[in-house]
Amino acid sequence: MAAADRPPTLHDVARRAGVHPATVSRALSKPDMVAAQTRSIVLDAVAAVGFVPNRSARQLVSGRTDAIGVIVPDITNPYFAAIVQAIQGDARRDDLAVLIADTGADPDEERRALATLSRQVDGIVAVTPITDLAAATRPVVQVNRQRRGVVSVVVDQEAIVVLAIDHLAALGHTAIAVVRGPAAYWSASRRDHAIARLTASASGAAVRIDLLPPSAATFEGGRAAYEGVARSGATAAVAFNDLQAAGLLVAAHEAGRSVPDSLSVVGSDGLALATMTSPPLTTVAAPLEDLGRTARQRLADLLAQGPGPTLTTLRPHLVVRATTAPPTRPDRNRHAPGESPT
Amino acid sequence: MAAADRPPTLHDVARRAGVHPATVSRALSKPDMVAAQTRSIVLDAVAAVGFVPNRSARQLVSGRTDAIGVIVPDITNPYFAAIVQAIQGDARRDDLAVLIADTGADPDEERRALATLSRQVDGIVAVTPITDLAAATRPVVQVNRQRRGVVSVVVDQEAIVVLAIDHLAALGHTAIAVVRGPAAYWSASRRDHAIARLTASASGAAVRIDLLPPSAATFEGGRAAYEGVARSGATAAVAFNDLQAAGLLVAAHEAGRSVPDSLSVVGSDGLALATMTSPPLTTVAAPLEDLGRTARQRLADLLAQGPGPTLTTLRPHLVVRATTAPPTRPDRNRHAPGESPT
DNA sequence: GCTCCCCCTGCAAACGTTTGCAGCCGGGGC
DNA sequence: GCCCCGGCTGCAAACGTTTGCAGGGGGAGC
Repeated sequence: MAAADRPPTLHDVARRAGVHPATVSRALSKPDMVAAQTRSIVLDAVAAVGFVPNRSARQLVSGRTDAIGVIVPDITNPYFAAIVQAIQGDARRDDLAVLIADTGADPDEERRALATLSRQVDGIVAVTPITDLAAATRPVVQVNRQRRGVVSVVVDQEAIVVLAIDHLAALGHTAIAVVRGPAAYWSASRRDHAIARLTASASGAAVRIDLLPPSAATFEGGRAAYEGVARSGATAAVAFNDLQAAGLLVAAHEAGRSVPDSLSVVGSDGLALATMTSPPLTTVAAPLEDLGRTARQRLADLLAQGPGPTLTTLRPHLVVRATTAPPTRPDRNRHAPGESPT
Repeated sequence: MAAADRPPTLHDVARRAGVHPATVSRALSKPDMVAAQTRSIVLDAVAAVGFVPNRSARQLVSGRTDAIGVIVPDITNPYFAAIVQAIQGDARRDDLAVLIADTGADPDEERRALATLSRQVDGIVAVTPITDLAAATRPVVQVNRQRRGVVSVVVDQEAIVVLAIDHLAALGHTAIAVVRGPAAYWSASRRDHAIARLTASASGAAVRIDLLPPSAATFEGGRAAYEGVARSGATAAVAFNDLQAAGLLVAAHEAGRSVPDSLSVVGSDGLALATMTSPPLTTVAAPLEDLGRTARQRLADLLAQGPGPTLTTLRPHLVVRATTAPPTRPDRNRHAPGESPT
């Protein structure tokens, strides 16, 4: 048969199957509305002509787009990239298109992205710590930020600090410096609270925690934060994330302070980067893939059934590598270069 | 006026402006087909009711989607993420949606993505070293792979090796190990050729180049490659990319070989990672943002005017940091170099 | 002053689905 | 044996644009 020049339509299939186009449509999208026999005839015809529904036409009448949008502040940051990857993988499996918007963490841009995407997708997952959701006209699930009325998927920030502090305490550290994240971050404020609670508790009383001023959640931020760590006299530091931790590591190295012998460092996020530092970074890994998949799932639920449980909290886990060790006495002879570690 | 519950359509605007819907359509998409006065009336009405064209309807009749697709093997790799970011930024400016597909470097998945995206976008940029473009039914521009018949944007692989080797040679190195990338990569084979050419040339004759077997373009790949570097007796190594270089760095450290004193290392890509290694990595930076923007531009040209110039080659540049220095001679009497390299 | 043309605008037909409605047919209850 | 009901399928009206075609009006050329 001479195949038409244009892609086959519902009508082509219908003609071949000897049914009405509407029946073809139903056989595909509401299978149990059509008799089994008819359905199989239709399906054969669909396969025979290689029919694939036209998305625009479907969208136009149904209003659905079969697409979701993802908003991130910086796709170049592996933390966000990993989440996007997970969302994308699952979405592809369901034949959902994924539109992406990188906002550079600019609030205006975020608003614009929210508005633009709203008109092109069924729903949006916003993976960004600071968002004004007002511009959205579609369901949104937010990752790593909790707010009343919006369904969100977050990682347990309290668990992060507990995991880090407990690990350090178990090693024998009694003076721990915590470098804080940018004040605007939801996660940063949660951690501050967690620390406050911890300090007040019995187990927390055993260690002295020095809360350092907020530093950028970047390599440079960590580098700059080292001075505060040094000044605090702590034998261990917990960074806001792995990037910061990496910065801390090189700053310590440059200052001639060896890790983990003279200073223990624990990061947070569990990026690939953490395996590449030297020494490899002990870190509290966030369940990045799970975060993405869950967010995607919550969005699907939200679209299908309307608002459901509004908060999902995922647990991080500790990955012990080589930047943490029992403290050594803070004696003054830190000038001794000594042999190479290991 | 009571705004309708649904978003305003062309008809709403037309009614308000006292013209025919077709005129509104033209005023928006082909402005010079309508009289200036009419146009301004229409535009006022558009603004007044807050009209935004319905993309599905537009798509359905025009066939255009105002979207482009981007295919990457691994969005988690900052190299690809940076390119995506650049594409996305420019596209957003032109009100183009960006669909993303992460294939995990799986050829089947690539084919599938190509086919799926083809039905949802106007054109595709494929940022992946190994692609079978047959499944695409839309214009494609390919990044970092050159092939007859497809318009591609690449970075000058020969320049990369020349930049690296020349830098090392200028420092005084005469034995250089270069660790190769995976054989399937276009860029890897281009570099092999470039090295062959270089070796044959006059300037290349001054240095001995040890071509190491292909290693994965990863941190682990680099780490594993160190043994070969050591065995080669070279005083400098050039890695296939920054990830490899980072691996090389820690392997060298673990082997007790200091960088750059005893071994110089140069990477390639210019990722943020390169600033975080210790010491900070000297690397040949690829113009990542430019790569993305150019690819996007070529795609736009391709869509607007059909096949144009088929190959665009972008130049990398050397970023000297702290992993390269003049060679020392461990077996001989060490002469202190009186001058510092520039 | 008339004609011819060119701008501009209106008209209506697509584009390919989905979906409410109605009709047909067969079976089961009485 | 009749009626009613329910399961399937056909019918046609949307959905909101774009665009070829035609027509009207005004200006310029003669």
